[in-house]
Amino acid sequence: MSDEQNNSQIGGIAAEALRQFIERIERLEEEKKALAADIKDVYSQAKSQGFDTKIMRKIVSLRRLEDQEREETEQLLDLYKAALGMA
Amino acid sequence: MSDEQNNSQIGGIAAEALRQFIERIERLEEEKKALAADIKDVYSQAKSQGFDTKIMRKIVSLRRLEDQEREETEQLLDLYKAALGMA
Amino acid sequence: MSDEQNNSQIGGIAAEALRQFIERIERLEEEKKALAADIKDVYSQAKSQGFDTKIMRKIVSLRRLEDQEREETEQLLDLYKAALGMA
Amino acid sequence: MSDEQNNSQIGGIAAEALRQFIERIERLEEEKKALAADIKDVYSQAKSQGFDTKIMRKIVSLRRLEDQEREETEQLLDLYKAALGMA
DNA sequence: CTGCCATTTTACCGGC
DNA sequence: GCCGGTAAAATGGCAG
Repeated sequence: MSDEQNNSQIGGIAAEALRQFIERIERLEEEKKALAADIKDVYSQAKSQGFDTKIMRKIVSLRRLEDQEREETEQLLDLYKAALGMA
Repeated sequence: MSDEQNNSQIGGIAAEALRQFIERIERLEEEKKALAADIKDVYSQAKSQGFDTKIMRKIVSLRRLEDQEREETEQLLDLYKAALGMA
Repeated sequence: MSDEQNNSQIGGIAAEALRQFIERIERLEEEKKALAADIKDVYSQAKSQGFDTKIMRKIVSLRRLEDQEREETEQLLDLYKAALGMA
Repeated sequence: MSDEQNNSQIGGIAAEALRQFIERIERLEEEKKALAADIKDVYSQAKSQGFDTKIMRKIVSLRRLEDQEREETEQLLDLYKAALGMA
């Protein structure tokens, strides 16, 4: 009996479903990890061209924060509009 | 003059290069964020089917650790080989 | 009035309690720093006796990983037990 | 044959020396880890008494920085003295 | 002095 | 909605 089939013997069909969820998650995490490596590469390239990566990181995080604020502001505006029947 | 072109007036050509690095990083981070959301979704689906996400997370982290250990072992072997002139 | 007593004048009794927490933390960090120096020394000694510290560090980190894995496995078992009402 | 003696069969007496270095390091790291846990505990206690641990951490790091500066200043003074024959 | 690794800080997620 | 614990980002320290 193969390993794959073995799994489903333990908890019935549920074990197989679990295994598939786990595998999907692991695949997604692999991709996420790859992207993290890509980002690291970009910083390395920038560094090799004389840019200060610490400052770059600050810029990126600042812009991320600004985006957040903008979104929150918009959501707040939507809320106000809805409250005033301007939806 | 457009805003985009404005940037490159500050520090010469370097500013434009910097802008491109930042944008590449931000695009990659967007993708990473999307993957994180996907992973979260998978956990949600699993939960809605009655699986214990806490256990699932432990399983995932345990398997990740096993991978790491395997990698470290290989790296250690490589170091041994290099140290013994078997490169 | 002494400096030590001055502190407690600022925010009432809380300031004194805070001061004591901070001092305890600083003492503990001192000890931690000393241990880090000790570890560094051991590596230095080993190196002076011809050992490859890079390999040594890999060994140490590998064993640390193994410990972690063992702990995670136990935690996973505990979770299983709890989930099955075997707590 | 015991495990301990086995080790020394691989690379002669060196293997035993290596083993002892590794063990010393691991013991020291254990202690370091324990101290880290102690520090975490102190922060927890402080938190449970209503203190803001984030601010406390800032205080601790600021004081650490001040200590560093003071030491560096003293070292600089010593250097000047030595240069002026005031050692 | 540069890259790498450990530590530390920050953010996130789930549970209560 | 907070709080505790877990993963990611950022910083600092060390060896080469």
